[in-house]
Amino acid sequence: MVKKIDNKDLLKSYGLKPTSQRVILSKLLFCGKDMHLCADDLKKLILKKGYKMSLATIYNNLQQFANVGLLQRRNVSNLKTYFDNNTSNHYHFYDEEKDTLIDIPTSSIKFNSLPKIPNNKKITSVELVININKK
Amino acid sequence: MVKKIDNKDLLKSYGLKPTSQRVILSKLLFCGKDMHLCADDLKKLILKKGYKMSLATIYNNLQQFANVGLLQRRNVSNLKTYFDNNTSNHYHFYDEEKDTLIDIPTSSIKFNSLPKIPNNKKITSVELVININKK
DNA sequence: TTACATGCAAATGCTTTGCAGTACT
DNA sequence: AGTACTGCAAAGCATTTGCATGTAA
Repeated sequence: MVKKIDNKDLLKSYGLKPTSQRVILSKLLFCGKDMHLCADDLKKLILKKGYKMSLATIYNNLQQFANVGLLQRRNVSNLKTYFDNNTSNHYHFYDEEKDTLIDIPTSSIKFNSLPKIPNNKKITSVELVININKK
Repeated sequence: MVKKIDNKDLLKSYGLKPTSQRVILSKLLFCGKDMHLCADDLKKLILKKGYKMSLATIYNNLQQFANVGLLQRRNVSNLKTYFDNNTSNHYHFYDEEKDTLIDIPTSSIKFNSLPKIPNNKKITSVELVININKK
């Protein structure tokens, strides 16, 4: 049960009340693997692991996890939002055929110049998506 | 009526039948100004100019214009699709407050390395969005 | 004339919301 | 007890689709 306690502490440290649903979500999301999941993928994963949870609860909690910085929202196709459990700055291939995101190693993209930011604005995030499809 | 003939020819040259609705759309879209419009923005512009058109027709034609390369789809927030009448390779600021796109001059961003593309895949487009908000 | 485009309304898919019931503190 | 969370169903919003009608070549 060490894992469960860890997840409770994680949630608390981000200011989120560790409800049983949130503990289940964080067990699945913060297992060490990099994942890009939309709400529906997560619903399927939850069922596969033998849990059950309302889709509304999944949505609400994904949004809250993103708001506190545990997850990063990724907008690729405009069809749905993916949530990325790797919140550090990195970029993605979007496989249009499979409708999936693939991490691009940070080291393999470098900007050698950056534009001026408009006045009184700050950068909230930088999204670089390379859309790919079959040859 | 020179303008109207030009737009008809433009549409024909892209393999699109120049219906009256498509001629109206191309008059508004290919007027020389850079624009990032969603379907609803365009609907409002159409009404403002004294025309009328079904929203479904607007959507259908925007998709077709994008399919033949007259417009480029831009997915920024996951809320809606923007259509860009500048189809050359360039990048954007997304102003989260105003929900608008701002062009970034091509010259002000340079990659000095690019990642390997996965096997049997080709790049269809590269989207770089710098999300900005008030300080 | 024949294939394709339009317009409307209905359907779709993702996401949010309202609200009654439930669970921590 | 009070505040916040859950679950369900309903609502919301952007977009697509089905189908009868209309139009360009």
